[in-house]
Amino acid sequence: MAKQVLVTAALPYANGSIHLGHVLEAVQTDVYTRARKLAGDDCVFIWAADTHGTPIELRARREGITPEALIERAWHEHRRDYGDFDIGFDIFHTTHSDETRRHAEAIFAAMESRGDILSRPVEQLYCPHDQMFLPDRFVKGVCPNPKCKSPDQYGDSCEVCGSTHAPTELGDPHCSICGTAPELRSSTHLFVPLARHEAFLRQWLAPLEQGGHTELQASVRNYVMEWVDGGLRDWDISRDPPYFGFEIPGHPGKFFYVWFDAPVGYIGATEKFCRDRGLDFDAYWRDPERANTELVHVIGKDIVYFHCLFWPAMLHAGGYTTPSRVHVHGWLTVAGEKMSKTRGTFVLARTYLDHLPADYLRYYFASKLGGTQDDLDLNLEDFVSRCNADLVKKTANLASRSCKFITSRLGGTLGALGDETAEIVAAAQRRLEEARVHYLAFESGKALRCAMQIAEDFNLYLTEQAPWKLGPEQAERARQVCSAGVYASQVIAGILAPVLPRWAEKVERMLKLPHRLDFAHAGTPLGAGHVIGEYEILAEPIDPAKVAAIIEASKETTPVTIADTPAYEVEALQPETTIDAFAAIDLRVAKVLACAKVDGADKLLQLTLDVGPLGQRNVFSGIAKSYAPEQLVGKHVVLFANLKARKMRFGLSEGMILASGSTDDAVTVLELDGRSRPGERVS
RNA sequence: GGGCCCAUAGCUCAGUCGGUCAGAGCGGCCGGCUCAUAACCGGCUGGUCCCUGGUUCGAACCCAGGUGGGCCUACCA
Repeated sequence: MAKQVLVTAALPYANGSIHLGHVLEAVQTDVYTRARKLAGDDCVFIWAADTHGTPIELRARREGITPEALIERAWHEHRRDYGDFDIGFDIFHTTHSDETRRHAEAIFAAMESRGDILSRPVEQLYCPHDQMFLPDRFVKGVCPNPKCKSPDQYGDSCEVCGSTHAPTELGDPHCSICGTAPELRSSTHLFVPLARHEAFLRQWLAPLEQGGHTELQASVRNYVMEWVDGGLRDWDISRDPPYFGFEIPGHPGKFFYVWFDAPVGYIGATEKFCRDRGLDFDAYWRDPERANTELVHVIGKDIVYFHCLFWPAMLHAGGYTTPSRVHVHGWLTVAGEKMSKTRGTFVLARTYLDHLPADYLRYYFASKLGGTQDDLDLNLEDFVSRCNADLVKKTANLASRSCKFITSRLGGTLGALGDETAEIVAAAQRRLEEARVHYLAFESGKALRCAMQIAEDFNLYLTEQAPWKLGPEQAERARQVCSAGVYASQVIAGILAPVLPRWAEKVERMLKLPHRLDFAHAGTPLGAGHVIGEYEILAEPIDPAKVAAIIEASKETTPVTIADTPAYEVEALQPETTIDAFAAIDLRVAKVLACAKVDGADKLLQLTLDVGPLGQRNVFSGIAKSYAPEQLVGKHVVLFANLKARKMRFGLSEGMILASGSTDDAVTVLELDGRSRPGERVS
């Protein structure tokens, strides 16, 4: 008996909107699931929102709403956006559910009863004002690297010099929420000694050919084995309040770390799904030998660690079904780079949908997805040309020319396929089968190439046979030729179906197919005498202006980073004035040639500035509390150049550089980028 | 600092076991066609297979070292 298949995608975090990177994973999972369904498998796509943890807690606090209200809002938004991308999940549940709580507790209880839970104190920074322990990312301070000393760096690593450190090493640490200096406090935490599961994990991770039971990409297996071979460390699974999550039974005041209960959301969502549909939950998740069930997780490369070590160990300990396959994909880049809000390449799912139909992006992603965890680039020109070439010029047009010829000139009735088509028909059927195999290996790019090859064969056939040149006496021959084009469009739609379900539905409708376009039926020709319906537009060319509009809209919408009400005060605005007042002030680009501390002065830096054709200037600036001298060397700054020179105790200051900041230790110097030229006027 | 992964034509990517492996699609140029959504067909164009060295009769492929990029990590993995 065929196994029932349960597929999941990573659970989107309920703290913010989904972007095209989320869509990439959703599309990959959806295409795989649809392909399996169309291949006749009993397959479900189980999904949920990931709702716990400090970021949710803090965001809710900042917005002045409850975490429950926040995740409720995100749940609706996510379900709608994914739905509009035609993601065919069978359920979209939430980890903040009774089902998930019960299963998380059951796994914890099973681990605890086996002695798999240790407890010991942990020293951590605590904010007395916010009354909470601070995760690394919520502590900011001066980079402890003596060569760097950059201010305002996170507790785990420095974005300026790239070094990493513990939050306790930061100079002048402060809570990133309220600014208070944190103190070191001790708290008891619960740990899972992962090393006790090493034997199981080694077996679980073994390649199929070595008696393993799990399909993993070789690169992923290598990566995970590094951790196993390097010695598995204890995993801290508890957090202190305030923490939005589940309190740990028997450990009052301790909450499950979000990564403990998040994947349990897969189980909780399945239970809800089974109850709603009257299905047997145990058949899915209480099948440790995987006699009935195939469990497939699709994830991004950043969370391999959780899904290939902690998760199988948890499931094993709790007596649940363990994953049959973990498929890992890379990141989405846009225009060759990480998504960037300032470049407008941080595109929200909704922003895309405001301008273009989901199908194009689904096709583009699917056409570039393979079995590797390489990053995938959304190249905007390539996106337009690929969709237009493949979907419109090649494929939709083949259907259009074939169908319209038959409906407009030949009464809509198909003929038998000619003997001379035997070869390309057989090739089409072979490619349909190849595509099915590719889809089931997560190779949708190769699967779609099969469809394009069919289109190429039959477009050529039509051109060679030139039915439009045949006279009325050869109408039956023309009917035969065009029927081949109709047949090709049917098979192609069968291959496209997992990626473009709406396309497949249109073809089913307009060809009046007796069966669904699944892999079993898509290759069967309609017989002579079958009457087809009117052609429906399958795809229209993408207007590149729409793509530009998406980028433009992404530039506009994202900088609206939910403006927090500022907690500081600024000077009142000066009285209104005219441009003339500004013209009197001559601002110039200046490059910092040298910069040094001034002996005998706490606040002063002495800068030597290159003002291009205007020569060099010596300027004293009261920014020493905010800048190390070497931070400024080479930078292009703005110089108030016609300011009367001023004698100071340490020498003559020939101008003033522009900076913001009301206190000496919080000054930001205006910097221009390298395109500016020293000496040029700033206006 | 350590680990895993990636680098092939202007663009996006295939290249299995070392031996027709210098490929496809798109783009560009030239020509043909007109049923079809200015779509379709043919021909041509195009590469230091990231670099250096090694193994081999033979390397895009195996090994070593670089360079550039992605991800993870450095006592809450």
